[in-house]
Amino acid sequence: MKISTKGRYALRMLIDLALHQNDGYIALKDIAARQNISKKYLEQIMPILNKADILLTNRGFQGGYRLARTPDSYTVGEILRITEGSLAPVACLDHSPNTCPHCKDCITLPVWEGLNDVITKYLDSITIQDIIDSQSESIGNDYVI
Amino acid sequence: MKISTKGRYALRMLIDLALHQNDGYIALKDIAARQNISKKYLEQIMPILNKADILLTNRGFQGGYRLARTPDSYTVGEILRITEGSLAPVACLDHSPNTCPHCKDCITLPVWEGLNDVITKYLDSITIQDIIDSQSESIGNDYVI
DNA sequence: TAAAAACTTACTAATTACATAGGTTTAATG
DNA sequence: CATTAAACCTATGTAATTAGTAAGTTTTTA
Repeated sequence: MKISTKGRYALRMLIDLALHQNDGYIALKDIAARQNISKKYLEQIMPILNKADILLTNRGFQGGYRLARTPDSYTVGEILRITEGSLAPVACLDHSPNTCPHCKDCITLPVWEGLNDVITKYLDSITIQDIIDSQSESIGNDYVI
Repeated sequence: MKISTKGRYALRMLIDLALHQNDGYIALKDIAARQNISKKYLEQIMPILNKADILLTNRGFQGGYRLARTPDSYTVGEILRITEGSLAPVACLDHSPNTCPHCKDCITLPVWEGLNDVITKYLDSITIQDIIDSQSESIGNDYVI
């Protein structure tokens, strides 16, 4: 029941882009340095987000990425679903409708459906902007303006 | 973000024991046959539950397992934590207090703490008895008495 | 003492996680 | 127009995890 580095790093990259919205296109090199993550690894993750059409990108010299929308329109749930593929706690809930031949008689299915619901509802209720706002409440951090 | 077969099978075994509470000690052979799971695999999972002192067991001829408590005192959360080890969505929440050197400055930590909370609250609110009760509401299943 | 059960340990095959490495394409700039 | 620096793409590698299988040991009852 763990979120992988792919999803966690994706979230951190988008937060980083949100915090540097006014700096034009941001190169992965800079994000990697600030977040202390291998640039080569981020090069693999960022295209997943980019192919989902949630970013603007420029290639070539002085290229980089920026958010296509405002930070309050990206939910954590959306970002994690793009990178993790599915947040469902059991495989038979990965796709809807449920195609498991036993789903009609499965005694535990309602438990997993309920769990899927609370996870989805929670993660879809938090935006990138929420995360940034909650951070600025605390004192003495690197991101405070 | 998946529950493994270990946790799912553990839950099904305990439900099976609850449904056969009045039949004395239940052999793994019977549970395996009813649940259509390899007995050899269940032999690996059941001792995990047994070592957590939530079962009664008899070895030898005519041996088997039964619940040590009433079905309404086992929560899904308890069972999954025993078998899965931890339900936390990120490793730094596996143990409390958080020992990550960056946890004070981690901008995403509150997101994972909140997710951990909703998962824990939900799974700890459902008991084996709840699952059995919800099942008996439906019609035409194998478990109806 | 034979049978049947739990218990233990070792092994294995497949998949996933977490990267690293190297090369290609694209575009701005001197 | 060549250089540079960026995104982009694909292959490789290693370690851990998952989901079992297998073989044997111990325990208890009939």
